[in-house]
Amino acid sequence: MKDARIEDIGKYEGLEVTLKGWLYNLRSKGKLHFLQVRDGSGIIQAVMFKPNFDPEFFKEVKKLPQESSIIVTGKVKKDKRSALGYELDVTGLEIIQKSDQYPIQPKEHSVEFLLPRRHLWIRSRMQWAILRIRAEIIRAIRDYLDDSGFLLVDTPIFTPAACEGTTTLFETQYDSHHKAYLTQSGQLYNEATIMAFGKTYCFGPTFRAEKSKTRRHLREFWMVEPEMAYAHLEDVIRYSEGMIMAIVERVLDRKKVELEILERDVSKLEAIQTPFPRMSYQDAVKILHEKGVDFKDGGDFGSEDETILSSMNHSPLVVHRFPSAIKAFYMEPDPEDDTYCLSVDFLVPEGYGEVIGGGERMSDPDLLLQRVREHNLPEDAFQWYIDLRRYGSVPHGGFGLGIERTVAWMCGIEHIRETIAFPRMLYKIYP
RNA sequence: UCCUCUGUAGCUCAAUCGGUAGAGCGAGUGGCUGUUAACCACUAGGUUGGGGGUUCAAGUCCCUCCGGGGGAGCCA
Repeated sequence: MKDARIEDIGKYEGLEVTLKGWLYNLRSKGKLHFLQVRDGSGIIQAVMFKPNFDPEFFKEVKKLPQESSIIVTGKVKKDKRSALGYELDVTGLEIIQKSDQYPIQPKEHSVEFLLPRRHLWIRSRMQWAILRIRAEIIRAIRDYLDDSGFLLVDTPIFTPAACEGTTTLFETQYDSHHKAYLTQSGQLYNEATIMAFGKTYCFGPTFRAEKSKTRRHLREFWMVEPEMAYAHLEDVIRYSEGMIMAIVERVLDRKKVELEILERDVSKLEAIQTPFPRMSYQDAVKILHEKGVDFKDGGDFGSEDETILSSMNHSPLVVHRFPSAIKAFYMEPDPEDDTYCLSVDFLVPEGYGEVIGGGERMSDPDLLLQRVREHNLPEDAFQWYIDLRRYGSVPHGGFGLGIERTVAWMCGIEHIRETIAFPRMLYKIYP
């Protein structure tokens, strides 16, 4: 008898296998029990026929609560009536534990009810599908970068000072002499590692202590941040585009079952193609004004502006050369007009907003020092960063992609809180 | 901090003009050989978020506090 996983149950057609899992749902019809069994890799229907079992035991199974842990043995049969294509003709069933009455039913629940039960909620079909797509997206990103010659170099979570000074940071007491702040970005460190390795990326959690309470914000979220030496804005855009395409293609190719569970309109994803449409910040402002949007030139786009711009195309929209005033201090000025900088945002369709932000970094030490002072940043803390421009400075750039927003977009779900196993949100930290 | 919606059974929701609190799911008991959120019958389940007010009468109207959702601000 073979231990099998539901994921590749097709390989065992006609054979008797053992599945170790949990009872997802149970329907009973007189002499038949239909058990929906999940094992983490999928859900299969297991059928018990009364004459094959001890009558007392058969009765006991009918009363098994949802999520009871069970080990099921049976013969794998092809069956057109099953969504999976196969079902299990049960020959043996071992009850490992009878669950207590399980709070989450296979039906609609409110977020208020589900969020405090996130540790159980992740067992549900849709959550299972989302988190599997997330894992595939992460694999696609790492494969893409590894295959393109980027080296993974991890950057610290504890940082001595604000990466960019302005945003709200989570403060911790690091030791008796120092406070430390949870990182908002590994980028500044990436700028050091590229000078050692050429092309690098960091991949990890980042923290923002803003009081944002929207469907696009989490307090703890994951970012992948590639950075390249000897690179210009055009290289940044090219790799960003390549990475998004790699993600889209991989998910469409390997996550069909999950997309179907989520009822994702895949035609929206299939329509994405390179090159992505591009426009400068100034052109974007013109378009907003033509559409009658009350937008102040020089300001940052609000979520509604982003939605208007990004829904003009199937593919993500590349907006470049934002005003220096609304971007980070380290952005390289546009040689054509230094009120703008060589920055870029990727706005994805369907209202998911900015998924990538990046640009070319400043390479001149004097100008960088000037910017640090203009922004009232602690000069001492940035000494090492300025050093990078003193010892063999080169044009360089990179970008950051937010994992959760990307997952939400791929899955077509409303809120990014479902794209991570245990979301950290304002006023919510349980479980 | 502001705007807006919302709070009724374990869960998801209903309750007309202010007139005795209702259904489905879940739970319990029984039935059924192909169910797909199975179905059928019966049973239990309520301080309508808390406090105050108006009224003969409040789930419903008013005030207030608390909780929750969405958004704005904020957010490379």
